[in-house]
Amino acid sequence: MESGEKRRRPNRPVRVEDVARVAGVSPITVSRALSYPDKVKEETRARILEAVAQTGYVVNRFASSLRSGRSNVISVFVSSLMNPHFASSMQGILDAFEGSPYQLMFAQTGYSEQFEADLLETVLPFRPAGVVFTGVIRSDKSREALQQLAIPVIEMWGYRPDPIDMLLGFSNHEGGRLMGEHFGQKGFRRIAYSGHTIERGAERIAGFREGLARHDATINLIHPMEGTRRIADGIDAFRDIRAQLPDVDAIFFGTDILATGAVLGAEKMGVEVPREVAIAGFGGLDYTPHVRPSLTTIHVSGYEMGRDAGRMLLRRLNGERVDKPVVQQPISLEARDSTNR
Amino acid sequence: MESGEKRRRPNRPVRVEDVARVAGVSPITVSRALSYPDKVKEETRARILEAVAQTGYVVNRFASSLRSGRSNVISVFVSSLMNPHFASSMQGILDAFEGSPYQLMFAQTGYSEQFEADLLETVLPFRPAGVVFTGVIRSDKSREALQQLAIPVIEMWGYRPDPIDMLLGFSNHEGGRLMGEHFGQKGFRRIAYSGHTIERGAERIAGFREGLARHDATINLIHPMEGTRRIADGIDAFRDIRAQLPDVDAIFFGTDILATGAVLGAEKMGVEVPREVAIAGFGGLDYTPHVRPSLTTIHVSGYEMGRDAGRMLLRRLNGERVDKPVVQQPISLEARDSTNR
DNA sequence: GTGAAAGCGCTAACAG
DNA sequence: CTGTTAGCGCTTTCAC
Repeated sequence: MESGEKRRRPNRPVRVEDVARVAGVSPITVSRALSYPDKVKEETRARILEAVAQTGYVVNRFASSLRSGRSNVISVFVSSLMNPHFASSMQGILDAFEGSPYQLMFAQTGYSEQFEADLLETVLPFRPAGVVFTGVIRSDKSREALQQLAIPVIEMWGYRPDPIDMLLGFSNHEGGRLMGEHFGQKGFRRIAYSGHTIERGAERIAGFREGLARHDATINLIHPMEGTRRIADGIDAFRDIRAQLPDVDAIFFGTDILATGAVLGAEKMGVEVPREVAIAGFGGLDYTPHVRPSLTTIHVSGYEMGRDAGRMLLRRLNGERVDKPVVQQPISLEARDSTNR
Repeated sequence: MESGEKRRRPNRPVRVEDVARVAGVSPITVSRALSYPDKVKEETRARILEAVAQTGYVVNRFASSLRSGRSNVISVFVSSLMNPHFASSMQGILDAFEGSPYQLMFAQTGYSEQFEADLLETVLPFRPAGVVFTGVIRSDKSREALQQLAIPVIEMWGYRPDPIDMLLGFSNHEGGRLMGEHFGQKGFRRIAYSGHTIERGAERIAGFREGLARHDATINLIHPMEGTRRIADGIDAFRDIRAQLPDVDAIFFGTDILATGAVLGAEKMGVEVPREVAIAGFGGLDYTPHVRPSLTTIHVSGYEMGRDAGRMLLRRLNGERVDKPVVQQPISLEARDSTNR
């Protein structure tokens, strides 16, 4: 850490007062020049900005937020940053907030309800101006805590009849149902589901079962995969499912990631898709049309969901009204080669 | 937002003072009970914790950090959260900090130097206790600003002879060289590179060229791809390269994502990999062994890099010495089917 | 358009 | 082990 720089004062950071002295004004004028440029004479402001540059002043957000009672932190919770489904939503949020004065603080909840609650405790001290949740918030205690705060909260990627505040989600049940109908129409009879089985997964399964039932079909095997999901896990899942249900003729995966792995696994095992086993995913990841065979999936507009959630939140932060605080995003079945028999 | 809760005071948040009154102690004792549990008698602490629960007290981090001069914010900069190469590093950082009192604040720099500098300005007001950078920091102004702060800074995924503080990276030049040697040994003669061409990309290209030169080969086409990278972009890239260099017999992509797309694109166009064109990627994404044909790549331990960077930073935050503040991560060539001719 | 005084909520420093 | 006092750096409020 040796540098030839003229190190300022090792101990005392530059404060408004220092800038004020250099610019020959009072501290409050410096503050105004930086926060409300219009309220300060052009010339004064120029002098102040020069003093800021000269002194290397950086506002202390702790002091400014403490005094003003305003925070520019938006807290974003996501179960996993590595999950590409969510990653595109995160991108959407980032894009929505670009150019705004807000600072996004990401926190990863890791699919655990307890951890989610703990995390909230480490984030709330920052008095976030708003909160984004990827997936509905499960812990009742957390829901209450957020409600008490009376700040804009938006839940995404899930659905609840009683959102904390705003909600931008889609129906996992409907997604499952669409796939169930599709499998039923195709005449598949030995059917497996693989993926999450709780929360969103449970809804998906219920819908899937409902869709299948209309064609007198049912789920013959539920293969739970709660943990991490990587392509390689899909390969294993495919092997396991074939072992447990040798005559399986169609598998619905809770995520495209597993489904992609399964397609690769099938090829490895010399099993033809879709002739011997049909495979479908969920989420509509960008590469699904390019997998060979192209992957049937339920398309969810993750990016748009994040972007729109960000916009809704921004509107509320700007004091505008949000007409429809609860939005159900449309989803659709993308029937492709992997189930085309 | 109507709830049957007994809403406390709509305007005045709960403060230490309120907790203190309920617990029958002074404010400072409350503060200590929460920050330094050992310094308060067991019994008193229990009473305080009960009062905290009863009142719903949440510490105001702005006030506490302002007074104590300590921040628990770690600022993490990453060019793109959607990039799976970096995502696993982010995961590593998250895991390293799990259970620590620090709060990670992610900021996305979007590959732009200017944006990177602007972002630093919005983050520095939070007086982060430490900074993690994915990729070396380019702007000299930013480097100086961070150096002035004298807080632990760690740069990852890149290399510079003059790191700001700590650096955990690998040599892109070496990665390129390894691939150049491999291509040369395989006897490829009409060679293309596709991917980033600046910064890390430039180093990779230089190394690649050097490796090839040892076998009297050279790069016949550089196909720049600076922007977003998705599998579909790799498909396009492959088509473009074939159009520009019809007799190309080997392509080195700056990321596995593009290489994977290229493999799929080749299959679509009826071009055999590796017989007609060999394809290699960079990064060692988890699914590369499973692509058909399996993808030759330069393996980089992204997760470990993030995790180790997090640990180094934590050690410094705890006041411990870090013996080797500049670490070069080993990388290796994973020769697989996509170049096996 | 600018300034003086006050205080946001917390915890360091010093006492006891 | 607990309390008193003061002040972190900023911006609100009120004044001119």
